[in-house]
Amino acid sequence: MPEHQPFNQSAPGDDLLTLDRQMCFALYSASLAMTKLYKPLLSELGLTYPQYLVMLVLWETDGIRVSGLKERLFLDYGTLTPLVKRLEKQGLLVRQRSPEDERQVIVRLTPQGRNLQQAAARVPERVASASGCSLSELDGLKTELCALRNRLHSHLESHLEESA
Amino acid sequence: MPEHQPFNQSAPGDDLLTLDRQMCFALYSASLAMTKLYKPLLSELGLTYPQYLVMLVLWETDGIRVSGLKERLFLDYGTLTPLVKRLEKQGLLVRQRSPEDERQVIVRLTPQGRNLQQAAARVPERVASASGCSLSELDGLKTELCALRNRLHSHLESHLEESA
DNA sequence: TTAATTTAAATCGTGCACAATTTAATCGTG
DNA sequence: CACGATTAAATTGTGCACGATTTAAATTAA
Repeated sequence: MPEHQPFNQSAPGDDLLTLDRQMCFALYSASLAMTKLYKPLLSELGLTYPQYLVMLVLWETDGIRVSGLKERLFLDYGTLTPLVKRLEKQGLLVRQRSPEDERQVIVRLTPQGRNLQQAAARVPERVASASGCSLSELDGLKTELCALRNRLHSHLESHLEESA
Repeated sequence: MPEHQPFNQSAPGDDLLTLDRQMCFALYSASLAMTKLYKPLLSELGLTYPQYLVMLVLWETDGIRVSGLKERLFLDYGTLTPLVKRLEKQGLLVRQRSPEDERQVIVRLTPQGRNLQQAAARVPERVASASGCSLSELDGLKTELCALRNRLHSHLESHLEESA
């Protein structure tokens, strides 16, 4: 009897505890589906989706530090270090310690890494058409998602003093 | 044409190729941030986020097959098989082959698995308050994201005839 | 100027995601 | 019945994500 549970004392919360009521699941499943959409396009470039994000940052800001990628992409060193090493092995970038501060690692595009931008230029339009959304639809959703992410991020940052 | 880039032949696509213009990155980073928000709440229950999703399905539909989880969660066997085995090892469910069709695996909650629903009942409200969004905001976003995911999904399904 | 602290990055271990392959049960046709 | 085809699930291998720990360089304070 999944329907009508009148005056069931344990029910008021249960209602909210279904898969299709979860915003988080919509977000999660949409994100995975989007990554799948990118996969064949990016594999033509020899990139995975997170690698593509790193390349996007580098095409905008070459010579950035790993901590810069961390800030920009909201990923941590445990994710970025091996990822960047794989891109280095592919010859798209080089990693070099900063001479001023040997703790820092500077990431620089190689000529191949820079050239790849031309090949990547058509990815956004191909994705937009495949996603069946108008650009303005995508843009509106993007704005809302960034706002959500930023709120979550500041909440997460303000709540990491549990270790004190 | 927000920037006016006059007659630069290689430029028309470049503009779109920046991180902050990518809806996909907003989606991806928001999804990761949301998972981080859930993490401490779910670890009180001994669950990871994908495990929580499986439990949500089971609380709605106990005795479902692994293929049912696959359909419902848009995940494949390579993800689900080990995940469900971990939940079994925790004693939250049991896996048993269907007597009618030995290929199928039926997943059933144990009493512990069913009891966990009470403890999980407060998760949605705690997440909503931590995310700093009104319920209607979240619900609107949820609807848009589901629509996007469904469009992506049908697109992906209609394009897997590449192997033919 | 050492000693304590902080910081940037790397390392390690666990758990997803998913493509590709494999295994085993069922079905369909002759 | 047989036997090729289909199907459900498992397995394998690669690449994220991320918490926790470690390493080593730089900063600060004593």
